[in-house]
Amino acid sequence: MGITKTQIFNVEQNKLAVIFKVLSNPARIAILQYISQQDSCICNDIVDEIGLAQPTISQHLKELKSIDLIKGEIEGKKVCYCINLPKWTEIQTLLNTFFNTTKSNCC
Amino acid sequence: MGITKTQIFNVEQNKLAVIFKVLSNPARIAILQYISQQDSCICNDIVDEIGLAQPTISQHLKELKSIDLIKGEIEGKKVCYCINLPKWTEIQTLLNTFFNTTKSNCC
DNA sequence: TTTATATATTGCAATATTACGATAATAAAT
DNA sequence: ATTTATTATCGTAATATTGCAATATATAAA
Repeated sequence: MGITKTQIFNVEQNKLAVIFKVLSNPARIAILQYISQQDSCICNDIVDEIGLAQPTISQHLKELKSIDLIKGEIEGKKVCYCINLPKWTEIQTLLNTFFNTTKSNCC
Repeated sequence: MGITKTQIFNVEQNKLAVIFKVLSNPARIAILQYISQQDSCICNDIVDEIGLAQPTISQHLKELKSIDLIKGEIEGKKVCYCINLPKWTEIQTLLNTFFNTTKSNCC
């Protein structure tokens, strides 16, 4: 099939899965790490740094934006991408809650 | 293509991506949560609980085992699956390190 | 030894993901 | 207005993932 049966799982389970999926690609991990190191990040810089084609980077940025992990501010003809810190922290907390509650019930 | 260019990323980036990928499916999240709630977990119980076919559950368990998130002890003709607590904690720490170091450099 | 039960593996169809070339869209500079 | 630079979108090919039926394997019970 290839299709996940999201309807048989609850909202929390699906939400966690979506977050993990966005983070499940080394290019996106590398993009996040690179963005966090720069004062102002421009997509084309990311293309040079990562070593993937510009459309590919653009697509990965879109996926990171889909869960608000990053935000992009338009500066003239460039776009400055930044980590969305409140969301970043929120997601970190969400994942920690998942890890803590799951292990606390463990046999 | 469909193939991730792992060779252009470093070991840490690929390792994080693999962990996130294993966790990026609601069925596997649900399995982990269910396993953690039971004293002794058997695959067939999981099949009843989750609502996916037995081969599908077996495949998901295999993926969870691939990064040692769970361990399965054979008890007669049944298998008792448990969260692998040391690995669980190790991965939680790894993810927190990623979240903390990434956000600390943020603009 | 046969039968029943529990789990794993194989093979396959449907869908998703990754990556990129071509092209479009947008805005600054000339 | 045209050119240049930057990013986004579209279309497509290659590969990966999800899920299940059929089957295999393994162990306990009869």
